[in-house]
Formats: sequence, structure tokens, C-alpha cells
Amino acid sequence: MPRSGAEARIRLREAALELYLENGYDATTTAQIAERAGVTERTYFRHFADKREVLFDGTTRLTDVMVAAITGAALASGPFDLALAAYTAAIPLYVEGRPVAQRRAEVIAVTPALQERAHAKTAAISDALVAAVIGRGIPEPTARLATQVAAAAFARAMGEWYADPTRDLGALIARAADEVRAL
Amino acid sequence: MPRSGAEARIRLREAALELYLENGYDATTTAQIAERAGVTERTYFRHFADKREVLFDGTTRLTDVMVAAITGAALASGPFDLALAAYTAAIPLYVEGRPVAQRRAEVIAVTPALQERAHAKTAAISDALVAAVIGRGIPEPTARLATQVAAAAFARAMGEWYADPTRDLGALIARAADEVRAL
DNA sequence: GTCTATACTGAGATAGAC
DNA sequence: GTCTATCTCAGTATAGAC
Repeated sequence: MPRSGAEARIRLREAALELYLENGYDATTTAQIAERAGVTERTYFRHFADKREVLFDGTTRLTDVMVAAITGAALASGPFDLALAAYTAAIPLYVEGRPVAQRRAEVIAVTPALQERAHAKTAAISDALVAAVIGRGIPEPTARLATQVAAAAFARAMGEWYADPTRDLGALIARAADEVRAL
Repeated sequence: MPRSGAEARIRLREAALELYLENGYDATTTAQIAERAGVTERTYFRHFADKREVLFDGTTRLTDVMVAAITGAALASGPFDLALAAYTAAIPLYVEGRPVAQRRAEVIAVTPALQERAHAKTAAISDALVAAVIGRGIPEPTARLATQVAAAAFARAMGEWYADPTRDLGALIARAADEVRAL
């Protein structure tokens, strides 16, 4: 068996998602996940800090892309457009990850422990975006508010997109943003 | 001898907070908490679902007060003022709970597991407020947005209040709300 | 109130990648 | 050779079952 950690990590992600869907999160053991991935339980914990984290592996990359969009946005952008640029930049990652994300959402929807982790991840991303917006010269309270509003618009767009994935996510975000501006 | 569970519950809360502050959350065991409170470990888990929940015991009551403020607010109130009324109504609880809250914040600040739970509690409160605002005839996306913005204003006010508790929390909230309206 | 499963941790040994 | 990923072994504490 190959010793590249990356492959084992991917197998662990897939094994965990499958088992959580098949038997539920609570009824699944980390030992089962490791077994299906062909590694030992101890190896699972080298890749992931706990039983939840395996479902949120892409968060760091997502955050990086979004932060980069803010630091690289046009100079004239206002705070709301800065935050919005981050979510727009994330669209390809969401499109690419949709098949997994949809199955993942099923498990999270019925598992409080995973909802908790999901909230924490969202909050962490939001904090990173706020810091980036501040880095573009926007004062703290304004930055936080603009980011929060952009996040709300994005959440609304995502809800519509999950309900009907054939629609264009970018257009949905733009429309939600317009609705927010109209308030 | 059936004791009044309320007393044990309070002792458990205080014991947990003390131990988390003394030795850190991770280094504290639920057995230690139970021992200091003079009950068995089993009793701890009858009062609190897990090791974290003991620090968030007042959340239900807080939520009830805030929701009641929305359902009882003046008829003419717009969505933002509805949400703001909830946070204003919560001021006495925050003032009353400040000594404990400040020590609690110290522990949470250095403990990711507790930050996660704190985020979840905040999100749960927010969801309850949104539902209450919707119940007052405001459509969903507007209700969510207004609540989120009010929460952001409140968070700003709380930050200032924790930095200098001699200031009037109500005045800080009003000022933060004005700043938000000015955007 | 007692018992047990399992999530998680630590130290040390082994094996592939470079 | 170094480095990193993995495995083996042994243990503790949480949380839930009985």
C-alpha cells in the first residue's frame, strides 16, 4: 500500500461520509472508518483531530481562497463589495464540491454534534474575512457588519441553489446582494 | 433523602467554573467537578448533557426573555427594532450575570471546545429570534437579516461593556444601533 | 447506582519517500 | 542518511446502557 498520506486521507473522508450516511454518525465508530479506509484507528487521529473534523477537511483551502479574493479586490471597493467578492471567489469550490457537499449536508442535518462544528467553521471563516476586510483599511465595526450581511446574502443564495442546483450560483448571489442593498 | 436538585445544580456550575479556571478545561474531569459539588458523577450527567453544557445553563431562560420581548413589542415596530428589543430586554440578565460571565469568558477564550458550544448557543438564540420576528409578520429573509444586524450591534456593545463594565450597557447598545442605522 | 463501549492520547517501533 | 506516515500497545475519561 502506498505510503502517501494524501491518499489515506481521501479514503478516510470518503469512508466516514459513507458510514455516517449508512448507519448514522452516532452509530459509526472511528474504528469502522479506519477499517474501511484500510488504515488503523490511530492513523485516523493523525489526520483528523476528532470524529467530526473528517467532514470539514476543505475549510482551510476555502478560507484561503476567500481571503485572497479580498486582499486582491479592486481598490475602490466598499466594505460590502469586498466581503461579497470573497463569496463570489468561492463559487468554483462550491460547484466542484457539490456532490460531496450534498451528501454531507444530509448527515449534518440530523446530527447536532456536526451542526455545532459546522457553525464553528462558518464563524471561523467569517472571522478570517473580517480580518481581511480590516486589512483593506475598513474600520472594525463596519468590516464586521458588512461581512455579516454578505454572509447572510450568501446563505440565502445557497439555500436556493441547493433546492435547485441547475440554477447559476453566481446569479443567485448577485440577486440576494441586490435584495440586501434594497433594504 | 431526595435533595432539591436545584442546589446541586448550582454547586455543579460553580465547581466546574472554578476547576476550569484553576486547571484548564481539558485537565479537569467530570469526576472532579462532581466531587467538589458533593454529588456523584452520575448526578452531574443527569443535570448536564456533557462536559461543556455546565457553562451554558442560563441559555434557555435568556432565550425565553428575548423571544417574549419580540412577541410583546409595539405593533408599529420595524424588523430591526423588533430584534433590538430582544437584546434590550436581555440587559438585566447580563448585568445580573456579569461576575460569572466574566470568569466564564476567560475559560472559553482559551478552550476551542467551549468556543464551539458558545457559537452554537448564539446561533440557537438567533434562530429563535428570527422565528419570533417572522411571527410578527416580517417575511423570512428580512427577519433573518434584521436579526443578524441587531446581533452584530449587540456584540459590538458587549465588547465595549466588557472592556469597561462601569458604562451603561443600554446606552452602548443604543449607540451601536445608531451606528448601524447610519451605514 | 454499576458497568461498559468508545473516543481520544501518548510513547516507541517500523517502513516507505526523498 | 533524514523525514514523515503509519502501526502497535497501553491507557484514561466521557457518556450512555443496564
